[in-house]
Amino acid sequence: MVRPPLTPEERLRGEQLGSTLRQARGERSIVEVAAAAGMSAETLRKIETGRIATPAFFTIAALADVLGISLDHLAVRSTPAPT
Amino acid sequence: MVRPPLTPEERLRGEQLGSTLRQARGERSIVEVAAAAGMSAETLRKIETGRIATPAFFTIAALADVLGISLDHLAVRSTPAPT
DNA sequence: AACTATACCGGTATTAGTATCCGGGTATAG
DNA sequence: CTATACCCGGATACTAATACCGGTATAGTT
Repeated sequence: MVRPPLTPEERLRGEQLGSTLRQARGERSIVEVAAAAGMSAETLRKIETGRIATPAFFTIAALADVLGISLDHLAVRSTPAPT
Repeated sequence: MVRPPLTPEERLRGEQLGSTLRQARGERSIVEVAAAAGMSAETLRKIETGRIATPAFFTIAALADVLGISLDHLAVRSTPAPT
């Protein structure tokens, strides 16, 4: 194994992240937010549903900027099991 | 083209990010910080040198946690186009 | 000189992120 | 009934992220 597959914990973490992002989107449509963040609507949907479990840093940074939320806040909210 | 290659701007952004991370690492060794962040030393080195231009969000989050820096700070510092 | 620790680089292997295309479902307006 | 606008999911294509390996270089120690 050179690059190990994503663990169930990592997938859970991705779902948490997506859930928080969807909540932050609120009333706005996926297409609008995706366009504002410079990404395709399909990609944003996959991130929100957790099907993209480990998205790129700058992708999340652009989303956080559009949604007006903090990256640190996002990271904390996505950390599942501290101990 | 399904997934377009990284643009020169994206590569520059990655170099900025890596430079900031390296500066934050200070005296500590790559292997130590990489181990603390739960990643391989090779990956951390590539991130710091900019050869990994768009690292995963949680990878950077773990690094920022170990280094004691803010993700928002990192994102701002890596945004090149001020105008 | 030999050893150790650190960092850089190139290659290889595997999985994952991202984009485009396709069809389906629901709801609302006309 | 049609048209529009969302959201959802799968399939495909291509590139990138990550890990492991071996080689190289430099500096410090004994």
